[in-house]
Amino acid sequence: MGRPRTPLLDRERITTTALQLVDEQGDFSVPQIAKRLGTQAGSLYHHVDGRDGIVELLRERVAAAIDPATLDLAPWDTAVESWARSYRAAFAAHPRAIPLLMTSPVRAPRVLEQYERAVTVLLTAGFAPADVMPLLIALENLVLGSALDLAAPETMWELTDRTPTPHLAQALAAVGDGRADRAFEVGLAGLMNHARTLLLH
Amino acid sequence: MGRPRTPLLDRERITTTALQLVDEQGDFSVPQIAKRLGTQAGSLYHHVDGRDGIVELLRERVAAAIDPATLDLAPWDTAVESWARSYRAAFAAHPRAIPLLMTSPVRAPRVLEQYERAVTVLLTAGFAPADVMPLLIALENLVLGSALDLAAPETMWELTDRTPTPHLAQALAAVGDGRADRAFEVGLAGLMNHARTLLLH
DNA sequence: CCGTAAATCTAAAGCCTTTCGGTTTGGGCA
DNA sequence: TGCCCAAACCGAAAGGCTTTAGATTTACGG
Repeated sequence: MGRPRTPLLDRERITTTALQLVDEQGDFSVPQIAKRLGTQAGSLYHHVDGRDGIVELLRERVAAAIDPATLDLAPWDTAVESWARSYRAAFAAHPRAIPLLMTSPVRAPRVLEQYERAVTVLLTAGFAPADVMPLLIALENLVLGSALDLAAPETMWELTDRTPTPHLAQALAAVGDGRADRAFEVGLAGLMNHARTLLLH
Repeated sequence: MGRPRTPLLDRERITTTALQLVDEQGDFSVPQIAKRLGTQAGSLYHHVDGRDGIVELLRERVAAAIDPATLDLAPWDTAVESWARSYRAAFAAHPRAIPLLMTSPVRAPRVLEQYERAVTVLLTAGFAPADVMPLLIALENLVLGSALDLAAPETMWELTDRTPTPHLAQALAAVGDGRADRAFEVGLAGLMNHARTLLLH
């Protein structure tokens, strides 16, 4: 035993394995990661700040796919809209991670920086400080909700024969592939319209 | 030991205790409920279908505060809008339960019935079957997101001094009490406007 | 009055997260 | 070169969780 000649663990490999598990199962555990990497559960604690630390690493990994350049675009509404699309695409690539990330506070510095920049864009565009967070929160709800819906529609309603729900079943069956995209585009357009209205005071 | 002279447990008391724990801690466990009711963890399984069953009981309990009469109103947009408001008020009373309910599929019959009725209202109003679920899902995201935001703003971003986020801190500080309400009203109005547009084909 | 069903306890299996001490290796410094 | 500390792993354990199974006592219907 003792220290191995070539390290078995590092934050990159831990994050990658955790994300694999989340994509497959919708969740992960420390012993599961350790088993896939050929180590013991306790060894992970030399590289990572507990289970919550791994969740934050997942948040950073997923959010790394958000294009930071979108927030540099002009005018401000183009920037925010592009950012929202990139945001959504990043999380749509790993939809099963969303519940995991929604239930814990955002600690990851790189993600906080993104929010800081988004707030800055809105403030310099002229929005009242009190209006900024409601807009961002609404945007976040739209993005995450529609990303979750994009790849996990069957996990939300479990229809059984014990409770007859013919119209609900019909509506669920009638929605095609592009439905989540249309819902997102619609919601985004509505939100941006409202935001522009706010700016006119 | 053996069977007690007066029962210690029933679904009502289990649900009430679980909801108390969720309101206090944001989560619950079977042994915690058992301890508060003066019993052992295993005893709960004679009344309840495991932990997931308790979550469904919580969903029913919280959703029971939704006024079913709202969906009988006319015209359809008044019905849906009133339903959304009642929906939001019900969940705003127990915001810490929302993450718990969002991560598991809806099985509770009484809740499925509510969705069935909402779908029926939209279908009879003339909406295309493929348009119904996107609208309902968007409404649900708006309702739950804003209910969560209503009473738990500090749990979403954990600002530390290690990562300077002055504008984010400013925007968070600037939002007053009514912000979640305004964001909700705005999102709801936008959504209803879009829905009316859809109906005109 | 008797037997069956109900409600509880005890015990246990098998997960999980986290901590602690022991052991070996790597790298910096004299 | 030799030494020492820090890094990286293992093994074990504590304490929590969910769930099941069997034993025990009580309530109730016939």
